[in-house]
Amino acid sequence: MRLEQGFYARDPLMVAPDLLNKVLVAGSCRGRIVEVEAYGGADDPGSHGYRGMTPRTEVMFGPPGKLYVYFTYGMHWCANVVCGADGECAAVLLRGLTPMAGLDEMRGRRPKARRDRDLCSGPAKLTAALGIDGTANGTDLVTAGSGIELLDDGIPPPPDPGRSVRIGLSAGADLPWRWYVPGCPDLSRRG
DNA sequence: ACCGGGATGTTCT
DNA sequence: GAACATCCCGGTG
Repeated sequence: MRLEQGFYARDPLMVAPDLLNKVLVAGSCRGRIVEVEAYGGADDPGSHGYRGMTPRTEVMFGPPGKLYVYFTYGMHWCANVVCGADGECAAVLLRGLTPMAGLDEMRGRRPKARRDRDLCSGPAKLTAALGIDGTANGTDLVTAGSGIELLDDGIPPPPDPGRSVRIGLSAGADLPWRWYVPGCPDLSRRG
């Protein structure tokens, strides 16, 4: 079943570990979430919203349950789930998926991926594999028919998830706000 | 396995 | 003008 508004309307540090083992659906592709990172607002120097709202981060400050997609390094898209209260800056970055369905389509969009574990094992890999780009920014995940959904298929989050500092940051690099499924082959890094 | 560098362009100072 | 929530390739050990 689709996740409801209440799931997202919480602190990102609570939402992030709860997203592990949930299912991301985009078109005919599906993947199980195995790695995430939490991002906050004025309290988090690693967040895009640290210095207040800008045109880019507007969605991050809006109502929970939407997708925040941003462009980085001149060529990559990354996708976040907006959470917290409306008006608050909070989101969870999706960093790794285990491919479940639509693998041929994913391979077509990521021709350089040698193995299936290379398809979605990184924040920009998974958006490429699932065909998510800037046009998906602001997509409502709670309402049906948007093309992108988050489902609970009955598999709970791991009882003892892996936890570490976030990856690729300079500011806010010390905060342990990354969670992952231990030992999963579809992580952006071994863990 | 690990490390270093290039690609590529938007965003904000 | 610098930084960037990354990825890929080619070097070396």
